[in-house]
Amino acid sequence: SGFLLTRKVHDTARGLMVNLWLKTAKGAVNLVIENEQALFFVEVKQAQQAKALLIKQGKAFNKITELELKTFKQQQVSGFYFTKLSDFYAARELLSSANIKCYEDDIRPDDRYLMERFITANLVFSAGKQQTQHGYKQYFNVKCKAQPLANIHQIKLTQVSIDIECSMAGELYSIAAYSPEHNKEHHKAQQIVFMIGEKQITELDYIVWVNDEKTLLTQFIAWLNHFDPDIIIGWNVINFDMQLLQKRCDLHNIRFAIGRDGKPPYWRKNKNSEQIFIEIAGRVVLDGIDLLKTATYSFPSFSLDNVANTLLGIGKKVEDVDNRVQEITNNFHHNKTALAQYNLEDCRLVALIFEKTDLLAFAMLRAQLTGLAIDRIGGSVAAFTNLYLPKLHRAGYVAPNMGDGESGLVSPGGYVMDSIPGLYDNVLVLDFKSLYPSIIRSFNIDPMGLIEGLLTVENTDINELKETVIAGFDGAYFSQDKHFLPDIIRGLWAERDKAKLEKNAALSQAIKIIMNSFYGILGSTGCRFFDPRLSGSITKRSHQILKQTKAWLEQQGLQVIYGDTDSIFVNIGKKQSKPTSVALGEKLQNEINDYWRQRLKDDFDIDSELEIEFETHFSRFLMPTIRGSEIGTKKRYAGLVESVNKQGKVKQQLIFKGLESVRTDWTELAKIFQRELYHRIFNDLPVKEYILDIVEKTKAGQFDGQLIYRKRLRRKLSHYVKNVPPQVKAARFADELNSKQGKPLKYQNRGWIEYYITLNGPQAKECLSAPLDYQFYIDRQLEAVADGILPFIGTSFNEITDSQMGLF
DNA sequence: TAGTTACGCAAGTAACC
DNA sequence: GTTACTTGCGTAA
Repeated sequence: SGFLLTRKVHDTARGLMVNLWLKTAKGAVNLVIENEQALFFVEVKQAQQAKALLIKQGKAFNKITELELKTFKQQQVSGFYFTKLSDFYAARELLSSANIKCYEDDIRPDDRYLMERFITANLVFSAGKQQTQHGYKQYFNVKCKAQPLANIHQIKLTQVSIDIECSMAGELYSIAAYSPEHNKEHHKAQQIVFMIGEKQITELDYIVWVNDEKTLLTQFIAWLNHFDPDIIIGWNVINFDMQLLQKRCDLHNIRFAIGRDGKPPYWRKNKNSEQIFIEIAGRVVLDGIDLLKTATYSFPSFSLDNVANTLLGIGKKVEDVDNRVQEITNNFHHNKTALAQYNLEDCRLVALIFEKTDLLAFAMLRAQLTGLAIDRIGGSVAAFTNLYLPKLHRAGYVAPNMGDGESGLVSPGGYVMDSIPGLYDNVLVLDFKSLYPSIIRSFNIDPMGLIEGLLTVENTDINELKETVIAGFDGAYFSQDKHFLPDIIRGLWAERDKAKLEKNAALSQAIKIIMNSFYGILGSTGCRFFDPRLSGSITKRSHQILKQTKAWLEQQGLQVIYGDTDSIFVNIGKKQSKPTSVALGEKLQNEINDYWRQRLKDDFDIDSELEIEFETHFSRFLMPTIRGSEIGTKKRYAGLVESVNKQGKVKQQLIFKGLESVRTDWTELAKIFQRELYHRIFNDLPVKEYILDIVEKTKAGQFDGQLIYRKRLRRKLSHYVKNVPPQVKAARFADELNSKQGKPLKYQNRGWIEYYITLNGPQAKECLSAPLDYQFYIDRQLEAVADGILPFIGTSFNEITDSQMGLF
């Protein structure tokens, strides 16, 4: 048994071959599976025509067989089988050009092989014969089956972090590699730096001196193969490090042979994007940036410095990028040991980030739960397909194609209540836990369930409907007993509860992401199961639940001041203490859950799996108005949470949602100002002196370092034509200057810009020439923040600053 | 090598007086 | 100079 590292399918002289690399307890092995066939389905009524066409055009196929399978439109299908991938592709193209629909013709045979056996990542195999190739066991006539999650003894994957240093033109200086627990008994990390240059006397025992770039590459390749990692990690490692290594190998006519089969990587490029993929036999490259994003980490900047800083608290100097390249080149010529240390440190930081966030465990668990390749980015639709398709086949259906679903309808998103603005004392927040997945479970929302439900409605007496179907929205009915998605989610939910109990944060997080994505894909036209009646039956039901819960609370005499998608904010008034507030929150939680249990039993004859939870008690809470209006905002609020720690001391925590202090495009000054101002007002402290002080100091230039705007340039600089926002003005101005000075242009192809507002308009941070426009900052940053809250204590920014003016 | 919709705000631009 | 509308960005859920 083992963990699946890589998969591949290709044509051989003998036919289709599926090739799997596995990590077993005894090391890596290669599995060869032959005699598999590529397959798609055609409706029986078109099968003869399709067959004739293939024969006429001389397209090869193995066999065509009528099957006990039907489409969602109840049409029986024939299977078209091919022994070669190239035949499969040729037939697919010919038939689709003749308007003959081929079902499931986008499923690759290797993926199909695995999913039909319910194999995700862990499998058990038996083999007819074996041989040793390149030092590895290779097995033939292999048969695989899934290894149940419960039986898995987690296999340890060996991992190495790599990083390269090079000149502006891409000539390599050095390559570093770091592996955290290579030698666990001695607690010694494996570390090595290959450096071009004369041997130097140094205490650093990990530097290998080489004569030139060619030797650098061959030595690194030899080292990597000898170290033999399962996983290669890095920062932007595929797009940058691996790709440059490949290019330099090509230049020197060296085979970049780092695969376990002794072959170079296979590179693939996405047609529509810049995304590049690497396939190495038996090894997986994982990029830290991509993986953090998949695990829903979010940082204002994903630079290694910033992420290491935030996650590890490692205070690395964040320098200017221009200077950094210069410094590297400078060090290469004059201080190679410094360069080596720098090079290795970046490897180490990446390894530490992976360790701290449990990223490898996260990636492995995601693969185990979804059947996605471990290095796959995104892939929500594919994950759903992997889990759903084999079940669908066993129920007698083939899957629809993309675009088959009911279109024209649009389904709404979450329901956001109009808010009641104000500065409140005790506010309770109640939250439906995983609301959309719980609706899927309770109401049996399911693609096949919709088909079966509609069939039932056609053939059933109206009085018996309630026992057989559950009504959805837009004419949808869902079968009471024929469905898969509710059980898939129930299974994941149980795994998540278990993970939480075991305090396995990586697993719990992985499961949550997958569960939530299942609603998303049902409403995505990029999914073969897309149908707005599915997504609409989820969201429209959620509207009803939220509105009815609000009405219920109001019947109890409580005031609901806001709610968004799955949350409800209740104002319980000044008189409550902390303990009575909490008691009331818990009471409401239980009563609402009881209420829905009864309602769903009465109205639908189903068991409610909805679960509201008392989540937060705000002792102070601000619901602001829309700027310059009396209407309450949505998605913007702040509150104060008080908790008592072990020593019996009250700890205060300020929560901001959507407001300036959580936005990356507001200045540091505005954020600090907002936090302090809200802190004071929530604690009934005076604010006038504080505000005047900040204004004066801003004018006096004491906060110049906190007046920087940071904003993303989401498009190419030349694509801003309809209007020219400040960040674009600053970028164009800066690049004109760069061009005049013969420096490389920085802002042409998306990215970030930091800029100030000066008396001469916006200017990028690095080419600031005009004086700062302090009045602008006071009006647009300080006043805007202050007037979000001051009206609620009966004053305003102007009133406070004008009173000061009057003194002179 | 396709998860979703809802929302607020600053600043720019066009149309108008 | 004012106002209505659009664009671009970042965010909540």
